[in-house]
Amino acid sequence: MSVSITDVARAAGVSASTVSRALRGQPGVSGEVAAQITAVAARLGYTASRSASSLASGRTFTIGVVVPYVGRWFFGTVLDAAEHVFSAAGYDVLLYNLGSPETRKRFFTKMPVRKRVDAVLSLLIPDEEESAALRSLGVPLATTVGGARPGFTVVGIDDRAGTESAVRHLVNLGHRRIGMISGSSGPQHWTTPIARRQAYLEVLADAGIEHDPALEADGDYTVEGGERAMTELLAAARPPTAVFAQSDEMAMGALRALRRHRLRVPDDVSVVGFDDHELADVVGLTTVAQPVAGQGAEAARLLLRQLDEPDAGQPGQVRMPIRLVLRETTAPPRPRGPQ
Amino acid sequence: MSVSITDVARAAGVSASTVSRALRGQPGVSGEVAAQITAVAARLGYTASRSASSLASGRTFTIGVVVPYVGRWFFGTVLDAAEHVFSAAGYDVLLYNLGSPETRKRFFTKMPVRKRVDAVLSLLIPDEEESAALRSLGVPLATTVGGARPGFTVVGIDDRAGTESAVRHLVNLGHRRIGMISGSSGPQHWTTPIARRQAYLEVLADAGIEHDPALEADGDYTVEGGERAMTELLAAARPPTAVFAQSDEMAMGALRALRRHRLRVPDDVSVVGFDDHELADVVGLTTVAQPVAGQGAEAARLLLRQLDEPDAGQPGQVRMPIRLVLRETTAPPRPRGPQ
DNA sequence: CTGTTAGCGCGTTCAA
DNA sequence: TTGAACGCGCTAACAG
Repeated sequence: MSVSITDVARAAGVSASTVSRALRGQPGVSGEVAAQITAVAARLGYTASRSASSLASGRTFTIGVVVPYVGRWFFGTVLDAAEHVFSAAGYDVLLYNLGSPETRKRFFTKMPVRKRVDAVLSLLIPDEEESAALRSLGVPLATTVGGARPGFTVVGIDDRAGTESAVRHLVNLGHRRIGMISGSSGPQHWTTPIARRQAYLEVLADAGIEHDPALEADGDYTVEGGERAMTELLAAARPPTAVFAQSDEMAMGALRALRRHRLRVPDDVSVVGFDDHELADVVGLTTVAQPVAGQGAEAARLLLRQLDEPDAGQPGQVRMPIRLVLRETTAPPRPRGPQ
Repeated sequence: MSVSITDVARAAGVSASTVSRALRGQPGVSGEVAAQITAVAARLGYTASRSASSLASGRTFTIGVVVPYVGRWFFGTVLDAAEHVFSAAGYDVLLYNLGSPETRKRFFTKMPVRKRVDAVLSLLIPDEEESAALRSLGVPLATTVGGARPGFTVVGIDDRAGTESAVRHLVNLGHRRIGMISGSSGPQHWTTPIARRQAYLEVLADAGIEHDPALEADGDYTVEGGERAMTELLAAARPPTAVFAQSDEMAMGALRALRRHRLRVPDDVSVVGFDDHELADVVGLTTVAQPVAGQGAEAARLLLRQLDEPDAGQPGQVRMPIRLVLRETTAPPRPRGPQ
């Protein structure tokens, strides 16, 4: 088998407990002995068994990260940043990718993270039952999506403000028929699409524009969905001259649909996205930028802090800044003849 | 504390070993007793401690996945698919995101996966020393990038064939000045860019086209790098009429550079990418499609098989199919006057 | 088919 | 400053 703590102890001529203390930098070991032990451990290629040490200490030095789709840019980027923070602090990351309802259900019923992690970062919005399941783990919890949730540290953005800046921009350009491609809120329990829709309606009302339900379509947060949604909107009796998409991926799908319909952007239709996807710049997409990696890193840091100071009181809530990035997909509506 | 196996045993009126056997579906427990135990365990919300069970059994039911950048589409997609296969089989995934040289070095010196995983899937190409470190873990190993490597199961594509189909396509359209934007092979030990370059040179030679070093530039596998590289190529004395980019992300960067130079695609310059990125279709990019998720899933399956049949002999090697996808970024070169 | 016994490899007392 | 003894929660080998 592989080298254990007693092997190191024997080779160094000390007891296992001394090795344990020395390697973890605990006080109570003379510098000389500690150095000697460190050297021997390195020579033997010794690593403490996480299973054994967590069984003995109760700590796992592992963080569970729950993600709906690792493959999607937004989540991949959040995860990337969070992982860096965790690993720099000596924590490992256990990844749970819960795209389908089945995997999600399996996760929340079997709870494979139980007794396996010191904290959980959730990039999906748990419903009430799922939240309760997570809280029952008895470890610090955080999320980077959605609104406040009891027991969770939340790092997010101001969805209303972001949406307002986008839709106002279109209004200010002179648009009156402004469509919206929303992300579905269905099985994922997003509050995000709801908040953004509300803000959209408010800006329209503020501008004295009557809301037309025919100008709303569901894009399912995907490129294909965005394309479908845009196609729907174009089929309306009076199609929009501008569209706000609740994510850049849907906006890109919309761009594709517009191209297929031989409509020019922004001459015929303006498009605004949300996120500032890494490829938004490539397609020249005007969008609401949010610090995606920043949110992952911040959530990770807050989680680590809770781990360090267990009695720090209630989990906090952080709002990161957003900002409208003007590119080439928005312009004033084309002047038309009367009516 | 939380509920342990002895709590369940007591509540069910049996011994701990019987509980252990029953819950793992082992033979040697009467159906009646097993059902009773399962019910009690569910009622108490019992989950076996992975630390304790792996300490006792030697198995961790965890797979280590090593990735250079989770945030990048290619790796995120591979990881997504692999994770689904692993979790469906009851394995957890430990994620190691080794983007920077420091994190990479830390990983390979401290080897935090030691004694923590039953197998490792590496999405980065380890150099010889790193390979040896991984082999020293004594667990099945697989990778989805690069060429054959002793001790590793390799799932990949035929880079030469893919590149050939792309460059031949440009040649057949009538292009003679064909540039290439390559991925750097520097610190990541890629063999991929080398294989693709070789194929590029061969197709040119086959077509009787003299190779011009001024038509090659390094795009670092990123959008920004691709943009820089394209800008370089455009500055050549005789710029290319077509460009093959070794990844879609670099191709998209090239498209951006071309747009900034007010050159039209494909009228002025043709562009071919590699990967079939999810957004390649949005920008109409002609590219070499490879089954990205497919490779992740296949590698995961092969790894699980090795876990089931430890004496299955040498690790295998799988080549997945590639295919050229024609879209809107390629066309014959614009006819020019003499010279 | 079931219970008893003995570790798995550590961290953590307590005494020395 | 160090070592011996014990237990973390579970699985495996052996009895019955």
